[in-house]
Amino acid sequence: MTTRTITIKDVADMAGVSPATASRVLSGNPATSPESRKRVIAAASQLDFHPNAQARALRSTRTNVIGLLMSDVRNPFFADLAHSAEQTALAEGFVTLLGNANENAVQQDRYLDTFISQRVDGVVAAPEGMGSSSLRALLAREIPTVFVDRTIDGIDVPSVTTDSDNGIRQAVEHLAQQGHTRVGYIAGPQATSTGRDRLRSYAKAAQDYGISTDPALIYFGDFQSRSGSDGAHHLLSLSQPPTALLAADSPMAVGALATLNRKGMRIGRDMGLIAFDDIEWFSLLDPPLTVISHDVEAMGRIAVELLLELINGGQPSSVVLPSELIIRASSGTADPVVART
Amino acid sequence: MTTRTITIKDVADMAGVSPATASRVLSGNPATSPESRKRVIAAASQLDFHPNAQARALRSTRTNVIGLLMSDVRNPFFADLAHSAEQTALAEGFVTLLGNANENAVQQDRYLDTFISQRVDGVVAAPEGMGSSSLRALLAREIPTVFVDRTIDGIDVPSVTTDSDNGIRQAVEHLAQQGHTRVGYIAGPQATSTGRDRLRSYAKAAQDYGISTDPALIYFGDFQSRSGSDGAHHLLSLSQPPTALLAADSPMAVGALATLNRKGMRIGRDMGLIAFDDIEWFSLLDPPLTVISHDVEAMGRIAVELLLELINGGQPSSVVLPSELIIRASSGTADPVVART
DNA sequence: CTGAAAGCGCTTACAG
DNA sequence: CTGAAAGCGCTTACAG
Repeated sequence: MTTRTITIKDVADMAGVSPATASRVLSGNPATSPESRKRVIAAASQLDFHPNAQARALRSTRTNVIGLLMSDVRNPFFADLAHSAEQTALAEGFVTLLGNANENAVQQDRYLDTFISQRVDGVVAAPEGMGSSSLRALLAREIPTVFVDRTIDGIDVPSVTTDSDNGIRQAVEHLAQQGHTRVGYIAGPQATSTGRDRLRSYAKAAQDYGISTDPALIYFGDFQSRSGSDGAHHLLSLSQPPTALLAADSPMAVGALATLNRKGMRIGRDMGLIAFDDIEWFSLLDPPLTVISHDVEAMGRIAVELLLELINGGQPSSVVLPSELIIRASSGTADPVVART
Repeated sequence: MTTRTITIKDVADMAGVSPATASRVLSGNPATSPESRKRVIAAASQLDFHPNAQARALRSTRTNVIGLLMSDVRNPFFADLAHSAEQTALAEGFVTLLGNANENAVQQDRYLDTFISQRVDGVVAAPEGMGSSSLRALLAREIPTVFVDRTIDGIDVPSVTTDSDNGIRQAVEHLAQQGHTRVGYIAGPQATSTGRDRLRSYAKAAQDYGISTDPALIYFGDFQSRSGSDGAHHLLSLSQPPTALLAADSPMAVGALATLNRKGMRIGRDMGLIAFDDIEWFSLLDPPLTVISHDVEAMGRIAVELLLELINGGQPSSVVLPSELIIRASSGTADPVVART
């Protein structure tokens, strides 16, 4: 280090005050004289002083950093969620340490351990699994934590989630009305609450609306696009293939779409397709994709708002956001002749 | 804080050694006896000790954190870039502090100042503008910095960029071969190097291949999708509208696509469309989108590799990655009868 | 191989 | 309103 780094002592010296007074001015403590304030601020500006966040955090046990654990930043849903959370946090004076679990339990724990070591003021997490030791370590340290999108059974922290049930029910009803009786469901991983909830909702709605509950019609994916194309491939190879597909998230829907295209199937005519998650460009596909939509912007924003309440000693309640079906052309009837039985 | 936090002193006490020895064991210093190692590791594990990263950083002037400044995480190109950089960093033992400038100079500076205060070990940035005071402060402190995707004229740091020229040239040649003579170019912001470079390449290639250089055919967007739809709308309203559009990034291409769809234009027949950036699902559109492709995974990985070299005292050279045209159906001829003149 | 001691750069009771 | 002093939790020459 050739250029010695500027410390608060340099600022204090130049301003002709003690480090204590300089510290008070710079942290907005009102117990300062206008004269001191003027000189300290001038000195800090002239020296281009950037306070050492490590030293500040070490002493004050506040870092103004929140940890944001996302399961897969390349999934546009989580990219949007991260964006919404990050912008909300920034507006409130917090910077965001982003951990990308990459749908991988080991990486998730790696980042949670990092959050603990970095002494973040709080964590917003879209967790997977059943509560690893890293997650328990986080909670044992009473680090304020909010779950977003996903939860973990038996771990009682505030959360912001989507009520998938309504949207999925509408989707199944819609498919039934279109005359479908065999629907392929590409499920999310059962190690996630959303994977489990959406499958449960689907299974129940299928039964209620007279859609086949043949277990062969359920394919278990991992929320990533590759498993969507594998799933579509598998389902179409069944001896009694489905006439429509419902994918539990958008990357798997994209994967399924790629398979259908490769096979030369006409979406909405040869094969219906509905995706969970509304992504901007899904409406630009030809045909536009029918989706189950939920409000990702609100989800990210509210998660950070709950976290700030928690950090400030409050006891916020969990929030559940609605989901709803948006019907577009991809779910057109497979065979309009087949009436509901 | 009810539960007192565990420190290295607790670990040392339980292991029956000094904090110095505990520290040596935990940081892998070889000057330790097997006996000490065994007992310190056991104690740390039993107490679930997570070293305070602030304290460690304050003393050792290493944080093992790198700052990653992206211009817009919702842009899939940058989401992929962030993912690639983050995974590479993680494998090398660094965690990533993600700053999202949101294509906004003020937010960019906010994050750069944060990186300085957090004393990150290095920065990977996709910068915009001409070199703000925050950016200069970063460099004045000799914080290792690498530019990725974009650069700033007159600021000499290693970078990983794409040579847009070749891909754009191929795209223009292809459009000319298809008989197009009036092409609408939706440019990126001229405050970014990529916005400027791509426009320059386009203008030169248009001239070389006999495509109109009418300035009315250039629309200046901001790399976000809204400006793409505005741009398409504007260009189609010209008294002599273009027969094809070339968008300088993928969100603007998505925006243009939305406008074309709304107007009921058939892509690839009524209007050609080419996008800079290859996004997974662009090939799933109907018709699939012709794109100028470059290697985002390599870009993120190499950027972090260069940064690590820099952090370790090396003097890495900048890397320029190639771009190339991938022809799909969206750039089909506007009017196949028109021969090249 | 080990420990005592100093110090990284701040903030915060404490006393005035 | 201000300053001297202590201390946050580590690491690292230094001496042995």
